[in-house]
Amino acid sequence: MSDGRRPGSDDRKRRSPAPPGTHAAVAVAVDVVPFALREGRLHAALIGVRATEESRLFAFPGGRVQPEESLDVAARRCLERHVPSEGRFLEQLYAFGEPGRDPGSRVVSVAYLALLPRADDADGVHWYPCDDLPPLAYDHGAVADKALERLQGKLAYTNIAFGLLEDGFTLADLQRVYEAVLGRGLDRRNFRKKVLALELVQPLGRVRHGPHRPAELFGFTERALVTVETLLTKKG
Amino acid sequence: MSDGRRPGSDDRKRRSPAPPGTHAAVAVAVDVVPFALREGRLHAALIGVRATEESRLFAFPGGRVQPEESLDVAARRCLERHVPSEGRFLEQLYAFGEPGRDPGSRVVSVAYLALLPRADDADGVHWYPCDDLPPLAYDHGAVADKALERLQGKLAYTNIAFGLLEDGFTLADLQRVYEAVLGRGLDRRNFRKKVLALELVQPLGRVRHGPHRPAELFGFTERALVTVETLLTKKG
DNA sequence: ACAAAAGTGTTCAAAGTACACCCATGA
DNA sequence: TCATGGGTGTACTTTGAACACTTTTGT
Repeated sequence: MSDGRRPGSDDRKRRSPAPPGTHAAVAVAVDVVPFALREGRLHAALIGVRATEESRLFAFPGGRVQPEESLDVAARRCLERHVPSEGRFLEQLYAFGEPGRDPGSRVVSVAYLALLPRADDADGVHWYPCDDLPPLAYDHGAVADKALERLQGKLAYTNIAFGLLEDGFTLADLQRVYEAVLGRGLDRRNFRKKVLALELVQPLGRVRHGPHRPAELFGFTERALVTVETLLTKKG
Repeated sequence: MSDGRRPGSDDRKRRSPAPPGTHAAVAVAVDVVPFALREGRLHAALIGVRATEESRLFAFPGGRVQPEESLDVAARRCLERHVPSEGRFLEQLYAFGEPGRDPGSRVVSVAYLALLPRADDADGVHWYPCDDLPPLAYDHGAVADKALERLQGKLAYTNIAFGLLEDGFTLADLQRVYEAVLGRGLDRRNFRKKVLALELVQPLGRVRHGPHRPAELFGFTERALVTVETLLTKKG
């Protein structure tokens, strides 16, 4: 995640207009950063938004918060409208509210982090590797940075990885998830030792076959966010 | 921090009304949780709000976000309107947006954590010990919980304590801050060792006198938030 | 038989934890 | 001289980090 700037000129109205009969001084929206793994790399889902000029911009799925829905519900709605795969994890990230972040109208946006077990294709959804995102609209560069930072942080002391992986993975699969998100390699033996000692995962009693020794398959012990002692320091 | 519930009935309009001519579906406010130490205990600043019934409720300082101000600026404005002592630290906590959290109108409130070096008295401000808060309006019980949790967490791996202490403190003073916030005792020798090894503080070359051996005075090396290795695990 | 990934233990270094005594001063 | 809090060091335990070889299978 690099591009943290908001692009200069982008003057069309943002997503759904304000409800008729209102001229809200400050509107509330949610934006969801959906992460998933594809080909062993961490990707984020983006929606194309057409800038007035030639430039093509992308933004995370989002929209106005409806009068009767909570922020969490709004985030889930916006996620599911665009991204089919069921979200395993959804957590509030940060509220972005600089005047001018959304040119032309004042919008405070509450950003969410979503984790999906797969990066399924769908109409209008574009999956990009997190380390090579296209130009982003609004302040979504900063949103992306915050999301990755949060995910990396929680990887070290929670079981958050369950959001990115279906049960029936090998320990090597799990390690690859960690390595993809953190962007660095981990020692296989130490990683296995810690993950097993913390009882983060449990063996399913099945194996996966391939042109090599079969690998034992595991599932997460708990599929809600759990804080553990310390899973990672510098190597894991 | 205990009371996490929002009280049942509280039907007057909240703080400043919506700007004239608007019926905003969702309004945006900020709420600031100001923490400071008083007599060695962590206190929070609250404003009395008069419930329609007999019950007296309290709420954290807050207010609507103005069209041209950022969330951070709105938070600082609301803090300074009520609490005189200059805030050393102000950080966004979480956005609370359940429908019904503010009876009668839909308000999404972005909560902030503020740290002050002193708990100065001022008109309308009431300082309460964090472990003995009065009944709180809205969902401010949950806000208080989140604020304390954040402060306790960051104490363990940042220099956030600078927000609660003026330069010219003894290491014993600093340790008392940690103990007050965490609610548990720390080993003096190990605490000194870590704080000094991390160069969190630096000696000022002055001492404080009392009916005992003089104590060396210290100041924070850095007065912006800095992340350090690991300051606390179980004892510090 | 070979390639490819799975699985496993030990050693060393660093950090955390527990703990007790002397010091300097003001009253 | 005594009461009060300030200041210091060491031994032990736990945790982290580095590291290489054997196993099992499919082709």
